[in-house]
Amino acid sequence: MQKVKKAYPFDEIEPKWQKCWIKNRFFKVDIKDFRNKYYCLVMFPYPSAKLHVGHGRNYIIGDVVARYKMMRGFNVLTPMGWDAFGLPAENAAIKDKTHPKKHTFNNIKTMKSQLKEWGVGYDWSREITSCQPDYYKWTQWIFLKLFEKKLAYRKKAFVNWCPSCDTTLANEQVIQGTCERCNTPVTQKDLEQWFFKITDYAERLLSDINKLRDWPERVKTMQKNWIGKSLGVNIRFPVVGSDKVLTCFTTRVDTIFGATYMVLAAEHPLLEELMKNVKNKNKILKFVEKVRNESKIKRSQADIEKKGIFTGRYVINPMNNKKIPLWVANYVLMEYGTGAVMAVPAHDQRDFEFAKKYRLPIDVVIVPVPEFETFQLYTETIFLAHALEGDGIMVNSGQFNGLPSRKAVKRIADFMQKNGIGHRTIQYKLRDWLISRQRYWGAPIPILYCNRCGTVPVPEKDLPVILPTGLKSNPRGENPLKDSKNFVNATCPKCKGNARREIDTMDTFVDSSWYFLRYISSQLNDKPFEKEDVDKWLPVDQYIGGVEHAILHLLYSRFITKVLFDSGFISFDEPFKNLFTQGMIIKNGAKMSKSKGNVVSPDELIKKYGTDTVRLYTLFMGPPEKDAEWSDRGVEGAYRFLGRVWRLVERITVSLLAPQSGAKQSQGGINDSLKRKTHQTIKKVTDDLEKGFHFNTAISAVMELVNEMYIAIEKKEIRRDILKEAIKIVIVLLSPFVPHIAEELWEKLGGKSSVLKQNWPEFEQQFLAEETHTIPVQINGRLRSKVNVPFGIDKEALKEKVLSDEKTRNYLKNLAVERWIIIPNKLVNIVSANK
RNA sequence: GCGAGAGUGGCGAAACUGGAAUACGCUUACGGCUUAGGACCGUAUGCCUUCGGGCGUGGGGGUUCGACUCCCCCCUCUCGCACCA
Repeated sequence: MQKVKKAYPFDEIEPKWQKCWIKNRFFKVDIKDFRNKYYCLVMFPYPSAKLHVGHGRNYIIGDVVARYKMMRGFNVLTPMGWDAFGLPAENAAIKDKTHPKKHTFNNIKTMKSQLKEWGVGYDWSREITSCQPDYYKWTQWIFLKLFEKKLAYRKKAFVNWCPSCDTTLANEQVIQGTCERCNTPVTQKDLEQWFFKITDYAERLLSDINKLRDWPERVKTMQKNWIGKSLGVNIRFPVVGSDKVLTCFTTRVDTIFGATYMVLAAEHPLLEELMKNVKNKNKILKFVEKVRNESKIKRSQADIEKKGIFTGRYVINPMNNKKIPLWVANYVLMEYGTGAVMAVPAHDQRDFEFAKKYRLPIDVVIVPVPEFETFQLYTETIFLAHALEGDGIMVNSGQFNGLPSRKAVKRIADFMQKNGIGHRTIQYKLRDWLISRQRYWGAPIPILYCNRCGTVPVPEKDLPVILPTGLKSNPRGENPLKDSKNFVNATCPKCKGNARREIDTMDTFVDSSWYFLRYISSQLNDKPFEKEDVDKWLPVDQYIGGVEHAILHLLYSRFITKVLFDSGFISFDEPFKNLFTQGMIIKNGAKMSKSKGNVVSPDELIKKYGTDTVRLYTLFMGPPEKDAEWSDRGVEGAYRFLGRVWRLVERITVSLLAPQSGAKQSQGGINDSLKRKTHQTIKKVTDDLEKGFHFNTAISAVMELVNEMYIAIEKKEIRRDILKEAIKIVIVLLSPFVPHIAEELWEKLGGKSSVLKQNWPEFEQQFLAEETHTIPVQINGRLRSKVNVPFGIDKEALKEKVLSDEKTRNYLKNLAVERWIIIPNKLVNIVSANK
């Protein structure tokens, strides 16, 4: 084995300081002391496997923020816990023939020691674990609160089913028709399930996005799109020869006169009734059956061939009383709108394709403005290549002819409202949150089914409904709770008769939708949290985590927060003030994962270079919000820099002891410039941290200062006090990034208490200004020379100086100066032409 | 298709409200120190060059004394959503 000479004894100092921080409880916070509070929260991890450097980025960023804020005098709360329920633990346990609980706690142990190795500081006294009864008791309590407010309800519905995970999924967990976890195509099942009525909050979840000023734009956009608000009109179409009316939603009422047929979704509830006396009934129903059985993934592909069948029935277009045919087709979704669509082939591409295929009429009712004059003549027989989806002028639309289509949207909607044809409405894409899971490793839903009393919530005093930990999941993943008589058989709290316990457990996203509240009062037994404290400490000042939670976790947490706010349990209605989403760490062009075999384990790196090196490189490799490729060379560079800092301190300590002659009073030159650089660096690093998460540039600024110190130290005339100030600043500025080496060097320099206890340095304006400086001289925008002039020199003197510059004069020989552009203290540009 | 973000040396990347493009780091080369070094210290490192200079921030145009930065058009990549009526 090759022997690597250590640049500094990181292996001795790192454990030393980690122990010290714990011993001195640097990260323990007194919750009653909320003055200057700062809640710094990193998304709590799912205890699945050993952490790799990609995970590390998350925690390191959080640690830097926490340490920096502490040095700025904030009372920083930085807690950690475990999102410990869930399918992967159960599946892993099945595979390893162990229990998910054991599996989970083993992982927690490993991960906890890894976090400690990274030197990431947390207030471990607030640790929470979502699979423990003292936590899930309150998850169940939240369920009961929602149940009381009728925001938790059970209904039979077509739900997303993952055949591989053997459970239902929320809409948010279906990614392009496949299961979020295992990529298995999701099927539909008609099941009785528990939902949270998040749709009641759609409008607030949408409009309050405006309150989230410091959230990444893309996360806000993703949430907006997910909520998917559309303004439109529900129009009533009477069915010919029936007393039924079919309502359909449209955002484009202006196209109503172009509606030449109507389409129903295969799942439409009136379909079967309408088919009763139709000739081709059997053929039609067979088609409907086929469409219903097609998997969601297949049906949701935009390029799937549109298929439909005429139902034999007609409806009346209420605006022009035209009789139009009623179809069923595979491209209409039951989940959105009303499951019935008025088809306007001239102005909707999907309808257009469908109409072409089945030779249905295509009536143009809006003509694009540029073509209006000529186009009008052709509208009867026009042969379109595609639908005209844009705005234009109304034609063939009765009394609305000649109006701009935008205006017609309002006029027609008004007309419909007045005449009872339709009414304005709002549609959201957001659906209710399906929260029941047919799996074992989750928080039991606190509900009982009594033959006499029906669905009965477990009384609050009986919480928690304990999840029996002695059960084994059977290999198919079926919920073993159903065979646990002790669990299932219960007494009805109302009538004391026999009752059956709900065996479904809650989606783990319910667990994580409120954990940030529990940290405040993690030990509390009789309440989920202390309102007084929670109101003081929340919203979270800085939330840090992966962008993969942009919709799921962040939307659910916002929802639960709003529900708790409405019930008066808390006094704020948004949980996270600022959100930072870090980029992934890539290796060999792919996201790190065990299956790809490109995982960089921190253990070896820490053994070889120490934690501080791993931290420094992670922060220096690029802007933290961007994905970044891991480079082993880069790690070495970080290690080299820390060695350089270490040796710098050694040299300075030695030189401080040696007698110094003459330099004491030395002014100007290197002393001034090092002093200036020191204060410039304070400014730069502080700005980088205050303005955002610019760790990479903050670190490079400190590197520059260190480089300058190496130059300065070679010079005899460097003053010790200036050198000493500089090195202290280097250490303090570096301490949030590389806390171990910073502590050690701080101590070496005679620091009495921890660097963490130091105040963040302030730069002094007076040292920033230079007496003289070099400014560029451009001729016609091209850099030609530079002149050294006193700072703040007036324009005339500057011109004179520039004109006396030999290089500049050479260039100007054959030119006539036309204009001077002088930006004070920045640049000179001489505009000139040939003589 | 819709939405968001991005395109700068051999590589990761800097550049604040338009004002010296490539800071900092990696890589590479050379020199020093060394028994030796893949350690350390130092110098150089965008491209072309007839050594005057010329060209350079995805491409093309524009505004400006001056554009990585602002405006218009186009190309490429990443991410998210996607038959949402």
